Amino acid sequence: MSKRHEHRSRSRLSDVAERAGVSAVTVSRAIRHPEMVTPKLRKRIDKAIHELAYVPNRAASMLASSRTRLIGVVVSSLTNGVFADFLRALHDLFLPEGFHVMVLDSRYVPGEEETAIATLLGQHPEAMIVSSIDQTPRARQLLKRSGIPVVQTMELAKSPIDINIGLSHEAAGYAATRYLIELGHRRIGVIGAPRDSRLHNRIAGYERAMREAGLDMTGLAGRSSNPSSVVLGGELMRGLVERCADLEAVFCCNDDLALGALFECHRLGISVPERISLIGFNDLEYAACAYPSLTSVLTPRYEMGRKTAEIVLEIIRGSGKRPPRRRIDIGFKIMERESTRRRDIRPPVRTARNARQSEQV
Amino acid sequence: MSKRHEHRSRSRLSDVAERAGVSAVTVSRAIRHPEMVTPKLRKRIDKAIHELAYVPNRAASMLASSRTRLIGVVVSSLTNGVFADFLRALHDLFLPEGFHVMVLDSRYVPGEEETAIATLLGQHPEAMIVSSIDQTPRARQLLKRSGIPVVQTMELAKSPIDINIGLSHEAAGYAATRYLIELGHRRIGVIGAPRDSRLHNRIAGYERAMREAGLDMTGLAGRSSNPSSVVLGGELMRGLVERCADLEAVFCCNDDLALGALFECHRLGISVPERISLIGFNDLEYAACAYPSLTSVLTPRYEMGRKTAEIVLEIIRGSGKRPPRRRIDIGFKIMERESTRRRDIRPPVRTARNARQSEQV
DNA sequence: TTGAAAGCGCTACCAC
DNA sequence: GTGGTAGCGCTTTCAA
Repeated sequence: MSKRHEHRSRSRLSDVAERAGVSAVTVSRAIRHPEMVTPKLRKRIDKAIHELAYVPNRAASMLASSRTRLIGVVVSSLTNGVFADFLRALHDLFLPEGFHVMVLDSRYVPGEEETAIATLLGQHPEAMIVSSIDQTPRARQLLKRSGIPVVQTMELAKSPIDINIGLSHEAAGYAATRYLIELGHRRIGVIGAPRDSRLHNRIAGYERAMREAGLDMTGLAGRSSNPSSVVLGGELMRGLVERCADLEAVFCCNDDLALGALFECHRLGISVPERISLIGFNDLEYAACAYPSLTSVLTPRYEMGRKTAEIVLEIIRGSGKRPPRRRIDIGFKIMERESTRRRDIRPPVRTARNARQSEQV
Repeated sequence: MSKRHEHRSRSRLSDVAERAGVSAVTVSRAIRHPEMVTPKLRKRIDKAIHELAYVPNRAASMLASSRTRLIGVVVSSLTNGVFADFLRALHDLFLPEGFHVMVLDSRYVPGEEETAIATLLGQHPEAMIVSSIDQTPRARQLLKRSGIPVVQTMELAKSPIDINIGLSHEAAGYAATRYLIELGHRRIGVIGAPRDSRLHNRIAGYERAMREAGLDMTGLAGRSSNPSSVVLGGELMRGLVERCADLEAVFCCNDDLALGALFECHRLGISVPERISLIGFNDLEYAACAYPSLTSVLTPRYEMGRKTAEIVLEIIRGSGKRPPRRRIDIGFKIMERESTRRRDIRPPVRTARNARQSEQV
């Protein structure tokens, strides 16, 4: 026995081998390639493994095979439901293939993302997945030098580091706003907590749609540098309503904000959608069953995670060959529900200003 | 050079040693215990490390030292906000100490939890944290045999595997129900999706409170084997209202269900709390700003994660010594808000049955 | 189909 | 303070 670990409790491959009356290599094979071992032996080995509660030592197999079977993942937030779906997809796809997913979060801070990337890279993952596109220069360099597949997800990048799977948040923000405009709304506000480029881009999309439609935006933006939350949605909504008496619709940059805004409207006695239309973003679970149900922009997060994992697995299995398309737009979809309504259906409570603006179209 | 890795690109400890003109052991020490090496040598070694872009091979050091600096964590769900707070605390406490947190989820399935535990143990974590107490016998065995600190969290166990930090969900369910009873309610329903012992225990607490108060429970339980969700909360609430015309209050076994129930009440035109009082569980972020704001049972999840990490770090640093108390009750707290109200304040719309029951007290 | 031997890159132990 | 040596537990190679 070893000099160092006199009281080792954990059983090794050789312990299993001894108990099953075979050699260690055979046990190793029985675990990794069961089809290469006689059913009879396999059975004996399985029994021994079970009896000894044997768990392979990954450190040893990593060292021997120089395969870590680790996937590094950095998300912006662990608390946000958006990333939960994405992570679930990654787990669903990677675990059955024998890969481990190591997740770190950046809390929406680029510096923390850089640290997380460096930390993860130190574990020598076989691929890195980051849920953003705006890495620091050093983080980009680290990822590029690593030589492993790198996937930037959630949004579309102009110059991807390697692979990029996401959607255009600018286009989605634009579409959400266009949707409100086509419903006949003119006084359209936006509330958001722009902590990352995704939020910035959604707001940029809103602004483009408003500009193109020749609509005035002054006083219609409710922003905060605090993290998005339901509470914040309520606060920003209240601010907007107070500043802008003739508000007709609001693009909420995510569903948490939308939920808060909806509650605040209830509280203030503002009926949705009769007086104000509300559209959210991400289409989280509660959007569909809120009262009124929340119109929202569906972002296919599980799908994005699935696609990401599929591409990574393909590259790893294909010994590094990259797929033809390095940039994949996964799209989005507006889910129309009760919280938005055509303006002409609602009771005509028009201010002079509303009337004037309506004539612009 | 090795026969197997002819094209090795990563430099090793011995490469650095050669370049710095020292032995490999000295390089190893210079990295781990810089104070044990002469400044002069240290400088030369640092230079060599930098020039070779040397990154230690964790697999090798794990194997050699049997120190992985890994913490294995199994939560019931990655999507549930409850575990997000808990995980955040773990990351907050462990990362600065140089530990990595590996998280897997069980989706509330004991079999998947067992798999997750086995998988995690294969990484040789220095501690395991599981967010439940009802492990399968095999999982318990694996954990016990592992010889590392094991913390079962979220709920209190009768016979903990090792350390246990949590709260009594039975007591919390009892307290929530007592709270409603003391508010003067008699026809109190419960909705829940009992997928784990926590939910079972909350319902058991409800039942004990009802029994003790001599209240009838027939037709007042809305259960489902589907996973908890906002949608499900709405469905169960509707079922309850349809079955029980004189419903006065509902204990929702978690806030997602409570949110769904609240929306459903809005939808059905049932005013909360005027006609029905609603109490949730967990006190998630949105509870405080819902309309009406949701009374809920606060479970200190971040605190629980913090305490867990502190104890684990203490044990690891103290070379395995366990703290005096192996079972820590972290408690809970009822957050009184607008969704619950005294029965005698509401307009007297009493059925014969209500009147009769009121006299029981 | 199975097994023996030789490392993977690092650290613990002990000598100097 | 520094270095030699012997593994850590597994997989790869090659022979049987």
